[in-house]
Amino acid sequence: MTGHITHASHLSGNSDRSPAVSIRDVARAAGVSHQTVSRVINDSPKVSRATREAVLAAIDQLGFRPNRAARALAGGPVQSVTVLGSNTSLYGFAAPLEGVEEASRDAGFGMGFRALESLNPADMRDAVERAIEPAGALIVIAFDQAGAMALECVPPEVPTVAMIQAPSSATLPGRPSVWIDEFAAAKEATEYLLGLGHATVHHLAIPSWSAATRRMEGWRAALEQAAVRPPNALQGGWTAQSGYEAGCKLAKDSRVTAVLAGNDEIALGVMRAMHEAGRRVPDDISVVGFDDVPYARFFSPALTTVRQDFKTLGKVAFHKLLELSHSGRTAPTLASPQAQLIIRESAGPPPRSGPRGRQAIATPLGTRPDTGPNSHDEGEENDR
Amino acid sequence: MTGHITHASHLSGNSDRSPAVSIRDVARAAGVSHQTVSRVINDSPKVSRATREAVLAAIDQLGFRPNRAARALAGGPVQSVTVLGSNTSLYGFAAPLEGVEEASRDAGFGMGFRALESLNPADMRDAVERAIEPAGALIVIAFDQAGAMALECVPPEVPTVAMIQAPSSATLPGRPSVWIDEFAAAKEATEYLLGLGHATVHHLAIPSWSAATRRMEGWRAALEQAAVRPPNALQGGWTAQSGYEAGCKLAKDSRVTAVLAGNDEIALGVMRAMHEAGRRVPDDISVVGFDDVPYARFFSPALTTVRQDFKTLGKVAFHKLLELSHSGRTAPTLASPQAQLIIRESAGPPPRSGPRGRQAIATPLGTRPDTGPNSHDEGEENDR
DNA sequence: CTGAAAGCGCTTACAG
DNA sequence: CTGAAAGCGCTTACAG
Repeated sequence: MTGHITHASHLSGNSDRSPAVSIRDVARAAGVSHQTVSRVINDSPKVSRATREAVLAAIDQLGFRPNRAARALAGGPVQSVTVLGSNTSLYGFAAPLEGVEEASRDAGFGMGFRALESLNPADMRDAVERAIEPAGALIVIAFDQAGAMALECVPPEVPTVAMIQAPSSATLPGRPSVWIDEFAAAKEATEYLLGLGHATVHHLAIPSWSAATRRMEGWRAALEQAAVRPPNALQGGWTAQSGYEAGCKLAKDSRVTAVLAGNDEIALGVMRAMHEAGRRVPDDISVVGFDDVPYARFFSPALTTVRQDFKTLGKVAFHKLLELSHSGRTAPTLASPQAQLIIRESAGPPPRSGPRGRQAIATPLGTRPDTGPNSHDEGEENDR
Repeated sequence: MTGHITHASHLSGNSDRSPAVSIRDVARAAGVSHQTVSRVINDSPKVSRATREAVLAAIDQLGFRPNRAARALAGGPVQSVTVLGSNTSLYGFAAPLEGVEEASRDAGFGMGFRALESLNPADMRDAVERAIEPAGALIVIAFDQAGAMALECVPPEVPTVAMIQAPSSATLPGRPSVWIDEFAAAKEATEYLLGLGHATVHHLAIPSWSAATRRMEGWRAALEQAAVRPPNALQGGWTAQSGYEAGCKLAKDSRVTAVLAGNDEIALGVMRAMHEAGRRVPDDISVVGFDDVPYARFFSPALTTVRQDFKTLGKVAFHKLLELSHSGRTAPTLASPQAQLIIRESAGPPPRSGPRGRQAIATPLGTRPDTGPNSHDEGEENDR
């Protein structure tokens, strides 16, 4: 009646039709009991090769697909994850999500998503519970405070992997976690700027509730190694707006000639602020971003930035989760692909520190020159 | 019993503990049968006010939350959607997703996401089936070909709402669908450009497998109304890269002085191409985008563009789905919030058609001047 | 308006 | 290695 949508039928290119084929149909077709079918689809070792193959054949022929709800209800293995995160439109949040989606799809898992909107503890707990219920497993994007808070609300017995900002020093997280350690890349980017002749490099940090981010440490390390006293890092938000606001302040200080932005959107905001203030990038001021969003190379000037492979991070997180649910436990933490400095156009020598034109500069170790849109990317440019 | 050292762990500010409270627990607490509890949580009218309230109280006190898997198995109403789409990083795809997420959360629905990666028919059918299985209902982002193909694979009995490109002419879709009709805004944007003095306006279209998009029709209508013969619209992809490639061609033709890009990323690519070709925006060439991505106002020049409220579109899609599952059927189609021209800096008079400085121009009806980052947005700038 | 029954499709012990 | 049993938490008819 009415209302609800008990769907039935539809189905597959192959043979059958309607009401969906169940484990019992397969059993009948294969001449075994439905328990045996269950064993086969759960990779139980206690099935003879012969029966297994017969069952597999029947499954294939009938187009059987196990019912996730039933499996979950009966206490079967986790078959889906929900990703919990406070943002979807920021590249640094969307790209990992893509990675999780892809990996989960490959593994036959369902993937849900739930946004974190409130920092209120009660709401947070509620959001977490609602996220756990349908999936049984969680991946939380804990780059920001909301994510970190959510993580704390997750009961210990729920299989959970966190994506976090690289932990500074020895503060390893209690939960299985994955991250990209941008210490080296931040250091390299800063060294690159210093190598260009800048007296110092200012840092516009992304939000962090811990003392410092690894990228901040890398930045600081490079400065200290060069015997320059690190200026105060500016704390802001994640967005271009935030970078713009900070940039407006920075623009007034003629001593700042180089800024390492916490991400590409912030870098864009800074460049805009500089533009408005009449300071040219890179002639008057150099700007380096973080992330390498797909459109960063199309800025004018094309953005020099630290590429981070967030998609892979997402995949790693998922595989970590898989491991966690199979072997019960997993190494507590794990570092992911390295970040990588991509040199384009937004950084150059400081004003009147040398000739105006492009000057040859030693490319720092491990960097990869890439001068804008012409040089096609190696990767899959998801451009349909 | 013996040591109850079950220490705190998660869970609700309220009372209970562990193994999850079931419908039967609630029934016991309320002194009714579990069926009655079921009726209450399903808003059955056949429950007396008194019992309903007793049950509700018990639910509240125990912190009961119905088990989605069990409900689904037992043939209860749909409680989750999965969104099917080919992309996550494009704003035009990510923003609607956000809208769906929010609306589904408010409605107590779960939300899954599944990406479309292959255009191969068999893969497509498979992807659709996998998406249907766990949720029972679908929202497909059918702005592109992949989405459109997926839509065709969905069995008719599955509650489904499509987000589509505004259908041109009378080709209304067979499925319940939602869209943003950018005809008027595209026409307005084109008129704006024409009003600035451009002899014609070139259009760089987003991909479309139907004859023409509504925005293309709007563009064409404006030209025809001004008695100028529409140039061929250039067909490309969705990305900045694609805009860049087209822009490189356009840059060589000195007759093109104004281009209406299919989206903001394309516009960015075009601007980059012009920059490389030594053509200044907006002095030598005007560029107008589509979408108003959050960072468009931070470009230099800030991008004049047509804002589309994709998030609302997502919400509308979800509510449409809700309606579909409640009242069985729904109006076959529905148009969403209007698109709106946002005037910033990337368009101006054509070269030597007038004075070089800013000239006063009559603001077209319904437009909203917005000169870059300084003017804060009215909306919620999800900037934590 | 409210119980007792039966079953959704699966899985985990338990006997062979 | 393979069945028969019991049950996961809910819902939909079916009797009161």
